[in-house]
Amino acid sequence: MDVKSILLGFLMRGSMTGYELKKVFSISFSFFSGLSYGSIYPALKKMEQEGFITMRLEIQDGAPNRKIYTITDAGRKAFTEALRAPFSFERTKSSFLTKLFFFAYLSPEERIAAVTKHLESIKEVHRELEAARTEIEAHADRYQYLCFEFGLRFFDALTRNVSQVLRALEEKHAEVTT
Amino acid sequence: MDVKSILLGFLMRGSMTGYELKKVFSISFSFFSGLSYGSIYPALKKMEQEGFITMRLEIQDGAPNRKIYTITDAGRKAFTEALRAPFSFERTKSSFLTKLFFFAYLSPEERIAAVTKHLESIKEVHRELEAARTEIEAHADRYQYLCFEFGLRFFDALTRNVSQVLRALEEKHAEVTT
DNA sequence: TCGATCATGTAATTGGTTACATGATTGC
DNA sequence: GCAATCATGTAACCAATTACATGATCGA
Repeated sequence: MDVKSILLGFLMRGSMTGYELKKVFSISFSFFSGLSYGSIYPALKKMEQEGFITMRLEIQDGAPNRKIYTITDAGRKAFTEALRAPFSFERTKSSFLTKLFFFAYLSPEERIAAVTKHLESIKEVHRELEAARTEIEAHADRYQYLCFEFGLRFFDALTRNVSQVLRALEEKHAEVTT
Repeated sequence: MDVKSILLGFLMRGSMTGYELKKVFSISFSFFSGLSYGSIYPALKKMEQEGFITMRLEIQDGAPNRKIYTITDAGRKAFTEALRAPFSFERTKSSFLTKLFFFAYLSPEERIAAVTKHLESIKEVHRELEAARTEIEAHADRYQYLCFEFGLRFFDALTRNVSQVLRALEEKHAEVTT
């Protein structure tokens, strides 16, 4: 699903500004995606032209004006169509795997350091996700909670997998240095 | 690592044409990446201008001419620098997770069908990877073999993870329909 | 007073993909 | 005769990031 469909998905629940959409997106998708204003605002503008959303300008006193976007029937239709569209499995471009592929060109120490660092950053994202638990439990619906659990298990598995690579590298290293 | 660094990585082993690079890339990276001529040829041309590779035109009789690219010292340096550069953990944009997030807008049957289909495509990629085993065992170095094993374990874990989502959906569905 | 939060947007650039264009040879 | 393999490339397009640009208010 593309940015537009995701934005429509959030607008299914209620009207929002671009700024607010960025926020809910960050909270909900932080651990597996990201979105910047540079793609949100142009997407909203275009969807308004296409008739998927309507805009109401709210003049605020002492604060910047806000553009509140509301989904239309055409927008709802476009969203559910996107949701029902078959999605092909996308191959994950992993810079970790790409580097591992060329590890022969690094020294044993560099190899171990690189994998250890990668492992740390995976654990860090795992911790971040775990830290969001209460927030998620309070606001997520059943399926969004399944996403959260999926994420936790995904990072658990990834940690185990990368650890195994690390162990293999350490074994080899020990073999050579002893 | 970007396309250029990957191409340089392959050229570290020996000189090749763009066509051959596409082939070795597809064999080695198929399960987690992809690369098209539309990015290979312009990248080679640019790297030649930058002095990372040199080109020798081979005139062939009865076959199209080939441009054989060879890595230079500057290219080797650029490659090892890219390999040593710290790489941040990239959040995997998963269209499966994105859809799951909005599953409330699908019917129970549609949810189960979508996840079942996704599970099938993961298993398919797993089979493809397993099918490449003999090819990989014959040509891969130690680290490339670790990539292969990482891939197998990754898809195993993914299969288990998505299966768990499916079971959760089926339980709920059974609860309602019985 | 300084940084965060609210709030919107554009321009330049990146890093690709897909489709198009060409054309000979080899094997079924 | 037709598909696949060899071999190179361009043009149009797409989706998104990053940096730039603006500016008020609020709390520590």
